[in-house]
Amino acid sequence: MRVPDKPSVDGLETKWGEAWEAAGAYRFDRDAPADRVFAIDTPPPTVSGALHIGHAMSYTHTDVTARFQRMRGKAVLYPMGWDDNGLPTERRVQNYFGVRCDPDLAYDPGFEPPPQPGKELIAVSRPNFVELCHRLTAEDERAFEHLWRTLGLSVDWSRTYTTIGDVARRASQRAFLRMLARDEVYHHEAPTLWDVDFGTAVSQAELEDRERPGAYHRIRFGLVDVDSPSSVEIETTRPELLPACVALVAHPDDDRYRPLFGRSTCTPLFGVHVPVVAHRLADPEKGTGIAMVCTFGDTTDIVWWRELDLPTRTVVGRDGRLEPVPWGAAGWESDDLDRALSAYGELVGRTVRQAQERIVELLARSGDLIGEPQAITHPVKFYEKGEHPLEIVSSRQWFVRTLRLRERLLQRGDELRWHPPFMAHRYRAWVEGLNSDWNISRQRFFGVPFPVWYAVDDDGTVRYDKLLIPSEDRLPVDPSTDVPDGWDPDRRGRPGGFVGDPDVMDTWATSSLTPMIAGGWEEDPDLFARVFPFDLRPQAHEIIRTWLFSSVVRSELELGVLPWSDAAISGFVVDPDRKKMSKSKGNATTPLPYLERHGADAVRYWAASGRLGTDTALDEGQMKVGRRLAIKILNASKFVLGRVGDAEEADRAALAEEAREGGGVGEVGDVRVSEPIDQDLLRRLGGVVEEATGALAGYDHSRALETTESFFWSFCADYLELVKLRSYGEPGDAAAASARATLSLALSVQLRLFAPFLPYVTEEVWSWWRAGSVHRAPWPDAWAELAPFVRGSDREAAEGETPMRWGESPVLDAVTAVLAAVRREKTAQKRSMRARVASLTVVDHPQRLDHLRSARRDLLDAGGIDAEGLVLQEGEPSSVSVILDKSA
RNA sequence: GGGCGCUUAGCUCAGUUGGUUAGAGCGCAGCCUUCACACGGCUGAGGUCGUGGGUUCGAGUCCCGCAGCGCCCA
Repeated sequence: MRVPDKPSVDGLETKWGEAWEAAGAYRFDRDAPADRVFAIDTPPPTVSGALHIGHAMSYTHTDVTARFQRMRGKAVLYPMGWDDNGLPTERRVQNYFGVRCDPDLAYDPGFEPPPQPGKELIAVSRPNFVELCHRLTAEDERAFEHLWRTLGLSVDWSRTYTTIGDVARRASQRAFLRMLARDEVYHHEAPTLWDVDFGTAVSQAELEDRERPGAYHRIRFGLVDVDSPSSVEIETTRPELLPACVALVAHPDDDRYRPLFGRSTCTPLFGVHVPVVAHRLADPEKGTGIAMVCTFGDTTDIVWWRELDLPTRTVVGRDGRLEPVPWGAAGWESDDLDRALSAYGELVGRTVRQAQERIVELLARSGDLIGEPQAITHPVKFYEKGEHPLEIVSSRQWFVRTLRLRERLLQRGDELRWHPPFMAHRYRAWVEGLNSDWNISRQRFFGVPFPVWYAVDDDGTVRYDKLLIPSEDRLPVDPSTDVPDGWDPDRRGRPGGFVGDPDVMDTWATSSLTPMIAGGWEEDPDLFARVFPFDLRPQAHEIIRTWLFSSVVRSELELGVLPWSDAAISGFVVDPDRKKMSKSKGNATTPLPYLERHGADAVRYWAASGRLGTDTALDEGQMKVGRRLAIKILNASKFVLGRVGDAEEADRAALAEEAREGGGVGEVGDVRVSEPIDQDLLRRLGGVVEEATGALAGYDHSRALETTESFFWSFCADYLELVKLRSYGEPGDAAAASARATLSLALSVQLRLFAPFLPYVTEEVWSWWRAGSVHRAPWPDAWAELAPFVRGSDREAAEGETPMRWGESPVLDAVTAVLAAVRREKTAQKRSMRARVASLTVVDHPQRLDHLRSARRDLLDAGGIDAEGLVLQEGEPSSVSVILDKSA
């Protein structure tokens, strides 16, 4: 045993971080049988974003569980993944290197970005761009790993994956091809929500509504072939889509418009004939109760267009500007072609916003705008990462058939154990509200490409119905550089040849497969059988609709089971003013300064005090408390080990003979816990073990920590003081040996209880007196470890005896209550705690007095009480009176 | 507009199935240089449990309404 003179918490992160790595302390035991595996589907953080204090909190929660399960004897599969795939990386690469991707350029093997990004973005080929993405993410990943290691995550770093790596690309493409074979994906040209800045389609899950100012414009439409009334007025927030108007729609029960159903009206300025139709989604309360249907202004337009089988006249292009359209051609007929051409000539090439201003002027001049536009605020759909409202354009996209899975997905949601349980509502509400299949096409570059090519007809037409797909053993493929089986590269883009699908998959289409990627799906069937389904999915609640949902979908489609049994949903970290921390609000912080200021154990202590599903305030005060706890553990351990020290061996020898003859309760092997107060300490500790174990098993880490900490504090303040003198006794002194055995056992158990929360300080102390890592030590077991030392602690109560209850400690309670009274008196008299007590009179029940008598010597020692001054007196009410010695 | 969560001491939060005088930590105040710990210890003062009803012998806890805050979704 070697205890430092001045133990310190500083520097433990480096010392133990290196030791754990060298020892492979957290290496997954790949040969463990399935029932011994605890597999964690760690969220892969986006490496192109800054790590956030919120990550530190939620990853600590997961790590606490990982460490707990490992100590319980589980083989813990705890991998790390890096989410480098996707738009955030593209954006970062663009800014960092000053380049942009032009997929039409050819690969330049010698390309080097300038040392400083220039003002003008340099256009590079797609392969060059992807190379730069890989280069930068590799750097970012090193920084992330360093941070996670400092925080003390017990990750098996040999199992790290990335969402753009070979394994992930293979898994994504393989799963795609299998869905294709099972008719679970389809592609078609359809109206698609489109972000004009990013130039990509987005899915329902990536939408958010934002309140934006707008205005109702009242516009008059003339009726065709009807005398009276001669016109009808609609209200719209998007007058610029008037040229894209394909119908007017009102509610079927709306008497005002019922006579018009089936008749035609004529759009102002453009003279296009559009029918008046009826549909239940038209809201009689909104505006004039009759709306124009455009292709496409919003998602309701899509519904009307599809359900009422309306024609298509799109005017907004993928760049968000009004594109040229063929007035007069089929589908663009007009009553007044010249006027249509002239009006549209004012709009073409303008952004929707500019076009709106212009068309309002035109309508005002023509007299078709009725009154002034009325300003309103209304929800507008945005891409969650976008800055401009989404447009709806027509484009070719791949979709996963999720709508028809709805019932099965709801059932899986019910099967999943949610922590906290109410988070299940988020999932259910999302699944019930699904209104479109999952669009997985993204018109981007740094992602997993679709492993498909399309045949090109001899006349140059791309035949989207003629798919060319690779065999699975070729995966991963990049159809923009690889060629279909048996095709000559020269045939790319030529009549009679082929073209690759230009798009990449939604990042969720890859990250929804993380349990499969980390578990070796189809790559290592033996491993996969041991680890899948996983035990735990930890994640934030804001991505239930994306990551959790899509993961359930993929596992259901591929394997027909839930990917994990439990989901632990963490809350947000909010700033001290209870505002959500976020980059956009500028109050987001990286964890590094906190780790440097307070140490990893301290940051973990704060994190672990936050409960799952509950927002937690960033609180440096809590970190300071955590640091103090860590220091206290060092000091208390130093004291205990100073007492236990080498005396333990001597006690063993001295007691060996007696023990052999003994046979009484409270004795195991060669150590004996003879004193009732010591037994009480162990009994109370047993209650803590039971509660902490139950709490951790139920993902209630904050309760486990609080219980352990609270015990530890009274252990230090009361128990250590009570046995301080007794524990000095000679080897062989039974009372001293009892104290030393209790101290030793209690310290061992407490270190292990703290180990998942404070891995560094517990490991440090463990190393002073025990071999191996505390993190591989068995989790404390009250019945196996403590019960043998406690009187009446058989699981089956003997006849006439009451069964032992963990946590009950009548002797310790009675003694500490009197000790507290003594301290109170010393404080009241403004005396030192060392002041002697001349007289102490306790009035109480006989049983309680017996308890005090059983620990009389400890009480006298700890309180500084003169033995002849102690009076224990039966009576009621209970009281303690203390008279201090005047002199000392 | 719908769903979910929250509202307990100055601050951050516990309060299990309803059961004595509602708990902890921080902060605050006072005291103690005590031989594990001054990066400390001991002791103490702080609360009509958001609000209005109801059920009950008994409500912080259960039910209903209201208000405020937050999140998710329309």
